[in-house]
Amino acid sequence: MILNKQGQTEEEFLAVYNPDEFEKPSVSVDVLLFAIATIENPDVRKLADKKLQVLLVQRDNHPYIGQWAIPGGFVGMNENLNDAALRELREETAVDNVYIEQLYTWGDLGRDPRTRVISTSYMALINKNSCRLQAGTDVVDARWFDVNINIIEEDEKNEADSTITQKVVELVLKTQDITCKARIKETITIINRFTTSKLEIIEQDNISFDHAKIIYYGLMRMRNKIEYTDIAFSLLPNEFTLAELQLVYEIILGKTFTKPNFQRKIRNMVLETDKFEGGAHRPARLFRFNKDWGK
Amino acid sequence: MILNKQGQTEEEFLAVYNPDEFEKPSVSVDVLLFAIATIENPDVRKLADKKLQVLLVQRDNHPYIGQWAIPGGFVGMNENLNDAALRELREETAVDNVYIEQLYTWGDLGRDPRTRVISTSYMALINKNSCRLQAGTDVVDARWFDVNINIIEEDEKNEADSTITQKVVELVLKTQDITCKARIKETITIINRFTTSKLEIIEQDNISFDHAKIIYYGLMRMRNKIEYTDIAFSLLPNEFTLAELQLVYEIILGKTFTKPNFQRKIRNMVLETDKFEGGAHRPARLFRFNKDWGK
DNA sequence: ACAAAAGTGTTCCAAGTACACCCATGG
DNA sequence: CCATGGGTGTACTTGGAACACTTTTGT
Repeated sequence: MILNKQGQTEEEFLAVYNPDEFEKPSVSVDVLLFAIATIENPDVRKLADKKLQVLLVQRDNHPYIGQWAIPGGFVGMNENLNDAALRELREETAVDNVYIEQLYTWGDLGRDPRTRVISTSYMALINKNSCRLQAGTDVVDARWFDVNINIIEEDEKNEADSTITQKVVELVLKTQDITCKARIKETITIINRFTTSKLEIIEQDNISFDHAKIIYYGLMRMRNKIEYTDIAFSLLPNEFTLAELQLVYEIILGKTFTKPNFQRKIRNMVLETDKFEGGAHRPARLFRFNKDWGK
Repeated sequence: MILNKQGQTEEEFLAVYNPDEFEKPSVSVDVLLFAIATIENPDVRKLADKKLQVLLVQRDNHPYIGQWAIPGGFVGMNENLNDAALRELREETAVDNVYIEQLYTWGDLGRDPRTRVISTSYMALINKNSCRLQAGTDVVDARWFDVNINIIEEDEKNEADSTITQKVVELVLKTQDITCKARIKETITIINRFTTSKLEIIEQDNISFDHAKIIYYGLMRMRNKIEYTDIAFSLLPNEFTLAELQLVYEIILGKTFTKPNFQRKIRNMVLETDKFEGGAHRPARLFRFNKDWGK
């Protein structure tokens, strides 16, 4: 039986431990929900287009009342943090299959005008066909917003042992009738051999809290991870054509590939099926994910 | 002036907002501090060896009294989360240069027997020569532990549309006279095209809370990031020989390279100096980090 | 027949891997 | 002079990038 400096056993210590001795911040989780929307082309002879979308909910109370926010809420005292994220996800959509990962924990002072809130953000990637929005279960209005990012300005200060890169990007989120906008400044500083990076919102419109930063951070994470993981497949149905897969890569990376190069890039990650999907032209072979691609 | 459903303006709402309506978890930060130790070889003709080390502190109160833990503490109500991590770092070491990044936020119930604690872990990489331990400023005893991981067991269940990989690893942390051990089970599940992974501690000795999991998670993050970032250089002084750099890569990745292949791998990341470091043999050229390697 | 999309082949270059080899130093 | 480590060259393979080309379909 080990005693502490106050001469208490562990049982005694725990019995008198007062968790409320110090003031505590509030803790919330936010779930960034991304999906790919398929936009059928009116001209049947042309291929359907795709867009990246994010799910936002409209705030029905102060602060930022009427503006749009990433779905989220406070963490219950008796639920795991990850479970809180899954709960938030299920409150928005009835999903059978999801990819979900923890993104980042945001803990700056003043990010919420109500009180000190530390918020852990998660990112979920879903296939829009295999899920439906929980229509009006809550009072909240949830909508899918098309995601666009434009680089506004890029600037680099290069000195002998430091490089400071600043980039201003504009994040534009749109539904048919609603637009949210934000300008975010990303600063990457290399001093000697140490790199640090920072995100700041320099202006925003119709989007709540620091959520523009979170969305941008999620987009960058996707962009990184699509290069060395299989997250792209979470955004597609079980079976897909190579053209669809290519579009997903192009949308997330914001660049285009040529067909042969792309197909060799992802060759090992897919398996042929003997099914075909007929368009107005030569039918495309359907492929499925090869879970053993890494071996 | 927008009113909410209760007819309040934003000012009115904020004035009556009660952050303590619901019980809140405690929030802490932990800072995993890694460094490379140089172990001079008694035989002057042989090269100095290197080891990866992690800094742990001895707990001086319940729970886990006397056992070892990652340095950390509760987040102040008036400090940013990142600042809290930097404060914890400075409480342990006087460092001029560090690489620090947020790792993960751990929020399972029961991870701390005192109360519900959600903990954000950071990972810092330092060069041991350019910092000194804050000797006895606090009552806490801090020590550098050699880090070793051994794979105990690896098992894969492969079915048509799922693969479950389970790996049991043993984490051994050692100083001259202290040893901490833990066995961790890592489960990676691929069902259809969705991957999830999970860490569990299956047994532990002399190491507190779920900290073994955090250390293992940090090691895996380093292993990933050393492949596509320049974090290795944070662990070395400004000028270093290629053999030193190679050892750092080998220690973190747990595998060896041949000299010519390694040198081509990192060719673009380093710049020659005209300095040499004389050993008992042909002097080795010193190199420095090339901050423009990515361009 | 032709537009639109599916799908293949060829060449070039960069990077990883596996070798074999020479150079410099001090004990 | 030789053990030990520093440093270089060559050949093979793999994966990405650029480009030109054939095939299949519905309208």
